[in-house]
Amino acid sequence: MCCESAFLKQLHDRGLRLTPQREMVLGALHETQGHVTAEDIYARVQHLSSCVDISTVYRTLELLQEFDLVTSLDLGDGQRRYELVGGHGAHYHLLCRSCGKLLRLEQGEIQPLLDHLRQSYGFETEASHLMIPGLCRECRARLSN
Amino acid sequence: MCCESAFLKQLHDRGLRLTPQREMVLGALHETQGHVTAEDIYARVQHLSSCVDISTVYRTLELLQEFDLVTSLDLGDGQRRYELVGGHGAHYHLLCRSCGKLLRLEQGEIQPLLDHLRQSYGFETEASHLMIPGLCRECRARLSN
DNA sequence: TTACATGCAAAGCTTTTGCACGCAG
DNA sequence: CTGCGTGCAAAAGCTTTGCATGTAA
Repeated sequence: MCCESAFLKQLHDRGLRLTPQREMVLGALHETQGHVTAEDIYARVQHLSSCVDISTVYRTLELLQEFDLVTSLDLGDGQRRYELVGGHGAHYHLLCRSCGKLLRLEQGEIQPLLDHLRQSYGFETEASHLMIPGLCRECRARLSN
Repeated sequence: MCCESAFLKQLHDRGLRLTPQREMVLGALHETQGHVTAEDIYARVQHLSSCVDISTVYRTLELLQEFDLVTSLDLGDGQRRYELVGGHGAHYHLLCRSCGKLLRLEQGEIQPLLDHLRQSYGFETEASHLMIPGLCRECRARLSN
């Protein structure tokens, strides 16, 4: 697991410990490689060891975010999604507000805009939180009948 | 009020009525011209007539969204913000995740990206929901001390 | 022994829903 | 008379917090 060592290091730096629960939460995030809710993670972890509390999941997610190992993003449906930031390369998201599909946008496609924002406004975009909502091709076709 | 007539028309089309409460919610949105929470609107409306319920505010906001007179957007802090879509021109938002400041981006600045998304993915971006998170100039300066 | 970590339960927040009453057409 | 609109209260999510117990250094 590529980010476990980083987690361990940051934990030690702050005098905290790597517990099985924390390991499992990180593992669950690693397996899903997507945008999962706390509840999703909870379900997965429960699968492994049935007696882990959801508050522990939340506490671990908070910790991982402090360590910049995880980011969260809000799709606007009242549930936050969590995602590993690990070395998978910066990427961005297109969210279809009709079918909920999530498309991935690569760095290069959006770089010109990010450069513009930095130059004109001094604004540094946070890659992993950017979410572009709209309608995907299929839904556009379907809805324009 | 530029959008009241549109509201009225759509209400009538569906056999619904323009009540003082609905009028006040629309009015509050009009005054604030920004991104306000349901609670904000509730506070304003209460000011005018102290006995309006927050559930009515929510119900009216839902109605206004169905009519495409209002959009909501989620800043990720667990509170939805509402905004009139009225003819103020499409615009986009930069949100500083440190100080919470909201900058406005004009259509032209982002058009190239939107064109790219449409051409490459058939993806039609929804202007009023787009929110670009990051760090503003001031916070970057402050945090890099 | 000392501080961290956990499960459990309860509280907090925003938002939604059920219900009976009031009112307009 | 019929059905829309409201306030009130309660419920319903998701997330956070308090607390006593357990555990590792």
